Amino acid sequence: MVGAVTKTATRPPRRLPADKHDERRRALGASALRTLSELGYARASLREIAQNSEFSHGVVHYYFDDKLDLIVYGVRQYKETCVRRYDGVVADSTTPEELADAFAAKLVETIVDEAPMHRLWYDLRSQSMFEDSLRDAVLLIDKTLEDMIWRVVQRYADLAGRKPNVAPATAYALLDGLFQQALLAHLCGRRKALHDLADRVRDLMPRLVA
Amino acid sequence: MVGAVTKTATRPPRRLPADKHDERRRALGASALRTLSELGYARASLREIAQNSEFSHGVVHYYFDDKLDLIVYGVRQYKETCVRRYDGVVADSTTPEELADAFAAKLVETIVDEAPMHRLWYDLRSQSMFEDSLRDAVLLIDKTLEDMIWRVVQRYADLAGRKPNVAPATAYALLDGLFQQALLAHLCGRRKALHDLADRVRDLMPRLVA
DNA sequence: GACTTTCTTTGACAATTGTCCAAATTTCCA
DNA sequence: TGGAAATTTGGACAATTGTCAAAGAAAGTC
Repeated sequence: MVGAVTKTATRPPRRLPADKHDERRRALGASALRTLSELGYARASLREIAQNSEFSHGVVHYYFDDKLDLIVYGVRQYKETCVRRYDGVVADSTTPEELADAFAAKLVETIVDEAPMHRLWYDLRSQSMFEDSLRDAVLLIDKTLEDMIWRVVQRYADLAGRKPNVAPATAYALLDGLFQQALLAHLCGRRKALHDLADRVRDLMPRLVA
Repeated sequence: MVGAVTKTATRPPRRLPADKHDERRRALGASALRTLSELGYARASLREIAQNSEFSHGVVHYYFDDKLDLIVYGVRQYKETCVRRYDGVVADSTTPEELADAFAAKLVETIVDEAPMHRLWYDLRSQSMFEDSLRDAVLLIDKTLEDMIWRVVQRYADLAGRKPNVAPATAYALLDGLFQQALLAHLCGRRKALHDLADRVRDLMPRLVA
């Protein structure tokens, strides 16, 4: 009786088989991202990834073709976490200065909170220069990030009553350069890194509109 | 007699033992760079590196402590090849427009000629976010590149009769962002990538001076 | 020319890797 | 409940890795 009650109480809600399959893939993808962000692409092994999950190392090849398939899946999953990161900032700001401030603050915040994930992104983007199989996924995410940045720049221009002065790809490249530099400096323990990033972003924004 | 003559004729000039030792290290360092730029950090093995040299794989541990020691040595060697890349451009230009044009052209040229080396640099810089042992060498090179860029920006400002508008680190980050984006696009076979880079650099330069 | 030192090769080593598979286990459905 | 399907395990595999050491070759020294 007690057993029956417990069993009923802890039974998860019904799921279709396909859902469960996807759930496993997502869990493994998340574990891959966690492991990769700690060790980097060069030193993350399937066994280590599996150990960071609730499964054994053999299960990976039941849900994925091979290691790269898993990593690419994880990379695509990563995209979801960043796409809408600045939408709140865009929606809530009412002046260009306020937007620039909030945007800069948000960039700083995500470096503090998710530095390992960001360094993984730069690692993977570099890997894609060597490994063809990573390119599609990387280029897709790169485009997504570009769009994300462009929404901020467009909104900034709107609030300033002006027009953007550069192509979307240019705006993304410039801000990405600042971000990447700040991330490296932050990981190297430079105190001023985040403060400088905020300054530089606030300084750059007006130059992106006519 | 003939033998003696030949022997004399082909004998290389006298070298101190230390010179030879350094020469070997340089040769292995160059081979490491060649291999790394082809395969990337994740897949370049000591045996592969040795195979790209005139030595066998065991010799590496005679001249270097371990793999990382060799790689770091190679990375420092890499610096020499890029430090003075734009000095000619700086020296020869007589107007800001001419400097911007020549600088942009030189950036495009080095992507065409040395794309593998540049992707290696970004790979290693990413690795340094995971691997402490790489940081010193990477940060040193990063500073060197920043100085190199700054000389261009300063000269541009001089020719324009103005003052730079941004910190050296900012100028470097912005241009590096553009360069990295162009490199990736170029390696992905996008035809317009290099042309766009030149445009964007020419467009950016005036914004860096007051 | 013999000896010492320096350099190089070759092979062995333990560890780690991605991949695969057979058996054990769980889940599902009739 | 019983059997079929799906899932999970743990180990075996061949290949590759960084490292090291013993033996051999070359260079230098007296």
